[in-house]
Amino acid sequence: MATTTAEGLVKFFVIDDRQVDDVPPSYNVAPTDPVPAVVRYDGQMVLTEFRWGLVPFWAKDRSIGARMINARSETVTVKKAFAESVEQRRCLLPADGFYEWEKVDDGTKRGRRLPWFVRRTDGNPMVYAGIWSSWRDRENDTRLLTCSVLTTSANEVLSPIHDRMPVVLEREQWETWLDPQADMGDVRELLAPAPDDAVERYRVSTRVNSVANNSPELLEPLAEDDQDLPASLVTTVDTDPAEDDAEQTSLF
DNA sequence: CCAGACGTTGTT
DNA sequence: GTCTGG
DNA sequence: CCAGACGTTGTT
DNA sequence: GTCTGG
Repeated sequence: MATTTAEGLVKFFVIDDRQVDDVPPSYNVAPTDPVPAVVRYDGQMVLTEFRWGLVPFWAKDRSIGARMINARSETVTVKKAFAESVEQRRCLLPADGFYEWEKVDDGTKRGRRLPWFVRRTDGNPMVYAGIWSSWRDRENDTRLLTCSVLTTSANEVLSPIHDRMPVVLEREQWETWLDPQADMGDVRELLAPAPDDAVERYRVSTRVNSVANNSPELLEPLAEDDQDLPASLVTTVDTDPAEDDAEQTSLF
């Protein structure tokens, strides 16, 4: 998953003492990396930063977090590791989009892993439904704030390559998701696959397969000749210069 | 998520 | 195959 | 009662 | 901390 927050989104946030450009962009976010997050604090939306991979408060050490990167929305309220967070500590996790790997059978054990980039069709950043937790590090008596992305079944855009996708919240849903007083029935209704026309995908280079690579070039569409897949599956990418400018200014 | 590593005591 | 590190 | 898990994705 | 399995 790639992350970086866009100006268009930040306008709607009240920023705490953290400056927007204190959160460095990442084009290849790995588990345990810091990610920007929005929580409700004093009734307002506040931009902060969490470590990706939820560490429950009862964990003996932080190592469990590297694998608690997602929480299934279908079961999140009944899983001990997540139940308290989804009821009391919901957050928004903004990003330009995410990578998803398509497994292609090439006769080897692992198979070929072909990465796609998925983003919104309307040019806005994606805002995932997230949950967070605060874990006390006994070694130095500090707090480690961590988060997970809720997942749901894939929509028609994703299902050819993967059966799951993150829960993408629309602007009118943010407030309910963040409201700790919200009715849990209303909250759970938000946990649905994104509408098919809200997202698009295009192939990117397998350079993204290594987290050592992390630069804006990772977001560049693979040339159609290199896509190695039927054209019918490939989103046509608008290379209009104005679009490029828009993407540039959206990053911080 | 992917890439890369994966192993030590005592030799039954 | 599974775990760890990034 | 205590011990052990507490998670997802994908299972090439 | 709390739940499940034994």
